[in-house]
Amino acid sequence: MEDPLLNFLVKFQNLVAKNVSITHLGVENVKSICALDIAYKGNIGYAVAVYFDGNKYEHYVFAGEVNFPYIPTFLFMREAPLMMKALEKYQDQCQLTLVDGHGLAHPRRSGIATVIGVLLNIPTIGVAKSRLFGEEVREGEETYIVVNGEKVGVKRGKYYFSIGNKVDLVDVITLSRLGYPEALKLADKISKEAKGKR
DNA sequence: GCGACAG
DNA sequence: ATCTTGTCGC
Repeated sequence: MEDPLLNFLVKFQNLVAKNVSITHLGVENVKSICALDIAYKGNIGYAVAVYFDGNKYEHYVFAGEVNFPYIPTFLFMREAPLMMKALEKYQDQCQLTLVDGHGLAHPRRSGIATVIGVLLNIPTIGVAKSRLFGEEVREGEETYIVVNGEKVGVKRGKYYFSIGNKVDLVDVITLSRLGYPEALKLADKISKEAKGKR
């Protein structure tokens, strides 16, 4: 890591990881959730925050320029800024926020879901479509994602669910059993529509 | 050196 | 993530 900026970002991630709070939220009793995703059209990113109160879905789009490149393990630099702006709309209304990407299933326990959760001090869970880091350990019916001997999430079907912040493994497992979150599907769909019509 | 590598 | 038609498979 001789690049000064990446060297700096690694220190930032280590600090974020040190401030993660792993506590039980009780996903089964959560009444409102938010979901974050983003789509691009050239260097313009369209971040979407979907809000679901258990009855109706709402959403908010925040578009802006994105110039930081995609570098594995540093995804948050490219997507977190716009996602956090989109989330401002519902931030104090949702009890749990789902982020497209990993949480603690990251080399430095600092995936985008964890970064957003720690910076905003809110409960988050990361839901990714493919693997980044951690070994997959099967124990009966569950396939855990293990990082440095610590179970940080589970793999369910083709998806990876991991602790972001202010939730615990039980919460992550409970959420994963409900299948891929509808709110995330909506966020993905809406972000693609947003960049489409331009 | 080689392979892996969220979106 | 994005570029993109048809096509193989559950």
